[in-house]
Amino acid sequence: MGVMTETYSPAQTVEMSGFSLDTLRYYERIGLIEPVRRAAGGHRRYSDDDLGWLDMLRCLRGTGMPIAQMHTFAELVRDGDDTIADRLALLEEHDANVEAEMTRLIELQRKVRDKIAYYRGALAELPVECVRD
Amino acid sequence: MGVMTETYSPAQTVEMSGFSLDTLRYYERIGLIEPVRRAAGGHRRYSDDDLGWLDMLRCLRGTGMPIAQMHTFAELVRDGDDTIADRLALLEEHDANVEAEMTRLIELQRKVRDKIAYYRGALAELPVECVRD
DNA sequence: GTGGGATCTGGAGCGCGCTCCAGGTCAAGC
DNA sequence: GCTTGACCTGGAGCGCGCTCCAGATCCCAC
Repeated sequence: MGVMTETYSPAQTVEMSGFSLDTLRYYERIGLIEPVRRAAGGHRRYSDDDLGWLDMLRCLRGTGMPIAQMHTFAELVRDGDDTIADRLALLEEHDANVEAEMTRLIELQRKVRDKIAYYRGALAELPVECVRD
Repeated sequence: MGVMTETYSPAQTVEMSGFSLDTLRYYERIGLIEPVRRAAGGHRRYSDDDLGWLDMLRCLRGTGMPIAQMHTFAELVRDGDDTIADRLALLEEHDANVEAEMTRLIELQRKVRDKIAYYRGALAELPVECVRD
């Protein structure tokens, strides 16, 4: 009795991965995902491995990695274990980019909040003529 | 002797605002910036006020506000002082969005770093066969 | 007054990342 | 068997935010 590997329909995969059906097919088309196993009739059956990889893509995409770079990463994964150092380097660089982006965001958010504070002040100062009754 | 208000050429404004020349003109075209004062020959002369507004746009745009919403904000500004509460509300909502975005980023960055840690481990475990000399 | 760089205008084009569509096939319930 | 809905493929379309281009004008230095 071999271990039965779970498989998932496209609809289930949409549900579980958070990607749209079109995006799943798109990613497969452009080679971000290896060709997905098919059931007899040609319908896709995603594996747990596929789901894991999709989760990886979600992390990378969700942190702003461009598709071209995800593609590079996918190729490294495909090329086997002796690309691990390269993958690590790529992820570390990405992590640095994310960090920089967050720093930038924090900086600008601070300025937005200054503006908010300014408007709060302005609002407190001039309601003299606003309420009439 | 009236106070001479400074004005800036397009090139200077590019330099100071961080927006490209094309973007400056684009923003003006779509109404994100009020029509900029012109010198005799038709060349733009940006004012300190313009610069201030551009800085505002840079904050909003840089924190991911869509142009449509910046447009809404610009209209509120144009409509005068009794829109201050609305502007405040808009900025506060935006601030909340930025906050949510940062939370999302932090969460995903954590996962990316987990992957990095995983690869570091993998790298430490299998270099047995890698170095041969 | 002439050359060369900055600027002007209106409009077309582009890069990214999907998203949608048409026209057909597959699969499960009645 | 038939219906209905999920799924298939290849390719076109789109929304956003710029970016580029052509052809003309302006302005400053020499």
